[in-house]
Order: sequence, then structure tokens, then C-alpha cells
Amino acid sequence: MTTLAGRMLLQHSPLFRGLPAAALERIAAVAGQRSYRNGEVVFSHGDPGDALYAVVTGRVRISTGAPDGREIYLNIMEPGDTFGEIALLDGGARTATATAIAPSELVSIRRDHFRSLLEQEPKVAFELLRLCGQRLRWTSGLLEDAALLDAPARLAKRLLILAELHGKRSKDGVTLRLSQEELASFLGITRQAVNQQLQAWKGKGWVGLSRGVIVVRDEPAIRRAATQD
Amino acid sequence: MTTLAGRMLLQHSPLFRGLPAAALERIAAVAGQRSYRNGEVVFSHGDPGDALYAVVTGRVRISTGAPDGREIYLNIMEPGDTFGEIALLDGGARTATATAIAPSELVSIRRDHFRSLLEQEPKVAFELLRLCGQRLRWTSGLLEDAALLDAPARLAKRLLILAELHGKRSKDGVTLRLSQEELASFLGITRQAVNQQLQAWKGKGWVGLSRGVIVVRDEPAIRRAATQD
DNA sequence: GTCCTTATGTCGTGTCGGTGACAGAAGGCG
DNA sequence: CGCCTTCTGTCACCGACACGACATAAGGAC
Repeated sequence: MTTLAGRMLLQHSPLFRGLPAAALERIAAVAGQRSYRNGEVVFSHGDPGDALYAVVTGRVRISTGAPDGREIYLNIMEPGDTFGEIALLDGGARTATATAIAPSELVSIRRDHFRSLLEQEPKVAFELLRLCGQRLRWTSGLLEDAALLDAPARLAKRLLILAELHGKRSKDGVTLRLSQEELASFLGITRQAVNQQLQAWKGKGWVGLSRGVIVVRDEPAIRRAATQD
Repeated sequence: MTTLAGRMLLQHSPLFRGLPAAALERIAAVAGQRSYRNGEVVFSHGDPGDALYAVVTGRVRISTGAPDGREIYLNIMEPGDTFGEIALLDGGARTATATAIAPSELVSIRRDHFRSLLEQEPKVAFELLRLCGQRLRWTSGLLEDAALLDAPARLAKRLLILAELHGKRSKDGVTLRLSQEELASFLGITRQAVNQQLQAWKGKGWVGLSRGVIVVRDEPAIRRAATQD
């Protein structure tokens, strides 16, 4: 059962937008909703994947763990985003770990329910295919970057993307609440390497730094740095 | 229009398997088929993507180019495999380049035709979703490896996968026709680094090397090398 | 057979980024 | 307020891998 807020959110999320009211009602009836504490794990790499999630409030980090404890961050999901589709599509194990990084409300739809929804509403299937296409596009892009770009370029690129998605725009730049440690985890490099590069850019006035905050001041300059030096 | 061989292949490919004869007939009627010379480019990174391809005979390399000419190889497609789905799903530009690396026969289905097929045969949509799930799973795995594993481990892992998919099994190992240069392009590292590692393994009797051929002799040993040394 | 192309095997040399260590600064919390 | 944790900023060291160069070997074309 979902709250009103959850229901409102579902009908505005890309996957379910434009569905007839009756279908939305059916979804809301079978969907579950619960709160997660800050730091609580929604699911882990390797778990059997039997549900799709949508963020109502809060933030969820998608990461993929390493056996030795190292971890790389793949994405941060915000209200309106859905995650956990892969395991839903082929019924396999989770490829990533989802962790609430703020007190969060999540709506979940079980695999079998989603399956029957797909059969009744082909529109949802098309939308899901489009979404898969985008996600594949995203991961291929990351793969390409990882293989071809050096660390500074990857850092610049990722910084712009994160600023775009999660930053707060103001008169002199985009402010991003993110520790350098986290930024390093996104790139699979060390915090020190991130700091070194950010310091260089700070010296040129391209970025501003303070505890837990990165401000992109000269976006065009960073963009140039992103397309190889 | 497709040849008989093309039609036979379509009905055995994962995407179209199990469809009623009438549907297959409709597909065959709108599908195109043509030959590609060795080295001929099927489509390039950045092209508008308006068709899905299936390999009837030959081999097609999927790669993603770099502006400066460097190139990384993503996959090699063989008869029965389909490729070019991403651009089909969301109508965007090609994320990769497809090149025939042997004289090849390819069947292609245009986006609009495929779209109407999806509407008439929801089964195909489900199958496509499953396939997307697998492909996402594959790329996330590669991303994880790229960020967490060192070059020898990645080399071992990739070698096993390529041997599995394209190798020829015999009494004393799996024979893989692949130059070290190509192998390096799969991993995004240099030929020299590949050679150095292969030489080390050759010294231990784990692999055999000759011009254009790599023989995996001790699969368990390579498998151990793949899961970090 | 000879020539030519392509692939392999091996070196230095250089550099990017990882590792470990440590000091200072900024908040959080009692 | 003082204490403790977390984050930032820097440094020295080192190893892995890129780069460029070159010798050798294996086929293919003729």
C-alpha cells in the first residue's frame, strides 16, 4: 500500500506517466512502501532481485562492492527516479548495492506484479525499453571514458554530471554537496588524486572548495578539461 | 527481403524464437539482407541509429572509437547474435561502431518495422527486455572490473570469456584465434603489457602462444589469476 | 624461392596514480 | 567549553603501465 505522496510520485515518474487512472490505481494497490534510515541497505550485490524501487523522498546511493571492501559508486537516485530494473528484467541477482544516504521513503513493486502490469499495459514496456536504452548508453559511455580518458578528464566529466544532476545553481557557479572521498569513489581513484587535481583547478579559480562542498565556478573551463587536456 | 538462410536464422535467434510462423513471415518480408566485405563498416559511433542487425554468417566487431584514433573493442558477434539494439530503443545515435571482420551476411530490421512488430507481438518486447537486462549486467560487470581489478586479473577474466565464446576446445586446452594486439584493445591496455603477462603465464605452462593464436592450457590457473592474485 | 607485411618478444625510460603517513581545519556532541 | 570524528591538504616513495624503439619470426603474395 502506498501513501498519497507515493501515488502522486508514481504517476509523474517516467515509467508510469501517461497511464490511465485505473492502471495507476492497480499499481498503487500492489505496491509496497516503507521508510529507510540513513545508511540502511535496501539491497545488496548478489541478492536475488525481485522488486523494482522508486524514490519518493530522500536519496539512495547505487554502488557496486568489491570483495576486499573497496567500493565504487555508480549513481545517486533522487525523488522520481527508479532503480533495480536489471534484476527485474532477467530475474537474476542484483548487480549493485543500494543504500539510503538520507532518511528515505521508497515505493517497491514486486516482480510478478510488475510482470502482469507489463502485459496489461504495453506502454509501460515501451517506456521501460527506452529507459534501458538510456541506461545502456550511460554505462557504455562510462566504459569508454574509463578506457580512454585519464583521471583529470574523467574527474572533470563526472564533476559536471554530478553538478548538473545534484548541484544547486547560484550566481557564481554550481554548488555540490559532496566530499572528495565520495567523488573519488565515483571515479575509482584515490581521494588524494582527486584532491590534487581539485587544488590545481582551485588555483586557476575554476572551482571553490570547502568542507564537504565543491563549487564549479568556471564551467566552460572544466568542460574543456573534460575533453582531454 | 531475406534469404532462406537468413529466415532460418531469425527464427532460431533468441529474440524471435517461438513466434508464430505468420509473424516470422511478416518480419522476413520487411527485413533487409546484404553482404559486407571483410573490414567494411556497418555503422559508426555517432550515426543515427535506425536499424537492428542480426548476423547470419561471418563475424562483426563492436567497438567504440576515440577521437584520437584509439579504439576499444567491446564484443565480437557471431551467427545468431543481434546487435544495434540501444539506438533502436531510444532512437538516439549509435554508441559504438560495428565492423565486419570477415565476409558477412547481415539481416537488418528498420526501427519503424521493429516498432510495429513490438506492438503486435508483446512476446518480442519481453524477450528484448530480458536481453537488455543481460546486456546491462554485462556492462556493469565490465565497469566494476575496470575500476577494481588490475590489468593481469582483467586480462585473465577476458581471456576466459573470449575462450568460452569464440574458442575451440580440444584435448589440451581451448584454442583462441586472436592477436595480442586485439586482446589489448579489448582491455584498453597496450599490446606490450598483454605480451608481458602472457609470457609469464606461458612460462608456467598456463597458456600456449603462437602467431595469432592463444591456447588456454590450464583454465583453473587462469581462473585463479582472474580473481585477483 | 624472395619480398613484404604483420605479429611477437624485449628493452629502457618516463610518468601517472596508488600507498601510507601525518598535520591542520571544521563541525558535532557531550 | 573541550573532545572526537571526519574531512582536507601535502608529502615521499614506489610500482604498474604507457611509449617508443628495435629485433625476430611467421605467413602471404608473387
